[in-house]
Amino acid sequence: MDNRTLSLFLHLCETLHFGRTSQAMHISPSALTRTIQQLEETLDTSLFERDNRSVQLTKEGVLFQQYAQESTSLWQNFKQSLMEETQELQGEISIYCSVTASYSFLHTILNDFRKAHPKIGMTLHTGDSEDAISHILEDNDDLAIGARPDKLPSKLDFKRITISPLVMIAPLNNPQYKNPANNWKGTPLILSEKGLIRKRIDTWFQQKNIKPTIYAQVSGNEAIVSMVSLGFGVGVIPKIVLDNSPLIDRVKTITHQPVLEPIEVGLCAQKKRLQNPLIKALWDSLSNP
Amino acid sequence: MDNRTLSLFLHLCETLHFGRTSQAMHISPSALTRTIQQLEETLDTSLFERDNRSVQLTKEGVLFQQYAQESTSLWQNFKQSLMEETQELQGEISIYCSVTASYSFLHTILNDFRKAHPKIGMTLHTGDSEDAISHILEDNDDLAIGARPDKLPSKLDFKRITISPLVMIAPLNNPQYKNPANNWKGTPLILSEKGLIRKRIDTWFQQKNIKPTIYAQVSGNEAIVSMVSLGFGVGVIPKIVLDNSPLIDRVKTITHQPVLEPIEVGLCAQKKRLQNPLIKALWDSLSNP
DNA sequence: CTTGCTATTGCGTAAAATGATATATTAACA
DNA sequence: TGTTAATATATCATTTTACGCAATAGCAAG
Repeated sequence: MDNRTLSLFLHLCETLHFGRTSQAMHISPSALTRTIQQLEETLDTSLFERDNRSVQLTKEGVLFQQYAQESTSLWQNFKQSLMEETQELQGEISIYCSVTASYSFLHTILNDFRKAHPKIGMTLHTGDSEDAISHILEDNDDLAIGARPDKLPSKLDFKRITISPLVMIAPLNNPQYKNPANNWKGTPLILSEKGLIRKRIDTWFQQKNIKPTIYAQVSGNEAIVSMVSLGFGVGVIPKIVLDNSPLIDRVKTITHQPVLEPIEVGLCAQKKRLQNPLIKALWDSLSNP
Repeated sequence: MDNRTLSLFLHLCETLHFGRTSQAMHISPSALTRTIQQLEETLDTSLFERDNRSVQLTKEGVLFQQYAQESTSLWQNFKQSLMEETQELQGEISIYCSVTASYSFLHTILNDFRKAHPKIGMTLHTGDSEDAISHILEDNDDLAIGARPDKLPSKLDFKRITISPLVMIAPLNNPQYKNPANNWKGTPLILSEKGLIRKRIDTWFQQKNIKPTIYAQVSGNEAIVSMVSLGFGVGVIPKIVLDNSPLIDRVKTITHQPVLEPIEVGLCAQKKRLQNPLIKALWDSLSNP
């Protein structure tokens, strides 16, 4: 029985949903279906009772689940003891972060780490920074770089890398956006459709009792920079994003901005994953700020 | 980690010899080499220290051996409990026997067994009946059909299927072989090159203080029938072989033959393998004679 | 220097896995 | 009662992988 099949099976036991498992495990639904079918064929028994709306473990499925768990844990233990034997960490760490983070922090973080542990491979998934926390909660990756939410879920651990102020940016050549505080109604805003920064802005406007004009809701801070540079309106992003943007010369920072609390950017992981020595090594390689 | 790789590895741990393992596991040496290479590559460590004359387990190899043993035993246990769950035996039994045995006993033995346990698959290896015992001792197959040796190795268990007298056969149209007892010197003998029957005949001639003329030493009782039918000489075989031979009408049985003890034909297995429920089921399906 | 023994490699073919797409089935809903 | 959305599976073309045969390479012993 091979480990990939086992982990697919185990994941499917959790989700009871072919689509979600195939997505999470980065294979196509058809491949997953066939892997399971083939598994059932070799065992000559059915593991899941499924119609087109639901998936349920059978008795035999439960039995196999136990086996699969024990077997993978045996494998983990072996790998661990092999590492102890060879005195060198090896394996695979998966990281989720935004494009900006991959340009800015990630490089500096991983550079040293890679030298210290050359046999550890990295898988990098980029996406909207605001999805980092949920990505980790859903077990999609080992680690993520993102903003610390106001209320950190108890399953997660967070380690600050830096603090970045929020800045408001406007197109270079539109004097009308020079001081939007005078004229919020006439100032189209470009905001994240969700996430910590959006919440902070919403709260600020509420407190001021202002109903701003929202021109566009986008996903990804990089997209905000892009739209602002094209002249669509003003937006709020972490300063770190601006500093790493190739468009930094195409927008200007507005000084009379709403005063928003800076965000804490850092590494985030499920506590249970920190028991993995590889992940712990990377975690510990970040000196406390 | 998949089970086939593990069992190849474990077997190689025992033999420390690529050639023998590949033969025993029915794959080509090159496939075995590459399986091990690939295993070492995934583990990113070397498991065997090998030059062109010797193969030795490394430290890491020993560690992996432990893992492999535990993992396969976990798998065995799972399959066992799955069988208990479904109340139906399933798996694979491998049997070694001569061509004759496959024609005569095997069919009747397996016919009922197959009906009782349709999910048990069979692998059949045919070869010289005299090799049956050593085949079992060398762990090449689960069960074998063969003659009970005078001294049964203590690791083995034996269950008689039938007793077959030994008969001497001669070509049909050669009157000179009618009563070889008158003229052993002038009677070319065709004998097995080894094995129980050969030993009995040798002993008989020794006791009579006769030095017979041995025309040919062959392997396999079927080959003896073949050569005798072609007129090369006379031979001694179990009656059961003659009865199942397509050449039965091309040879005749000599009545004034040396009086040799009949042989016991039966099923043979390593005692330890009888703990396997599949094999035990087949074993038990044979009523005691 | 040759021979025998072994593990390995090159290479052509066969088998298997995969992903994109189409299909089938069914629950939910209008 | 259609219609839509959700979801597992089947089909097919393509890529990847595994395998066996034959050749090779390394080494010890005669």
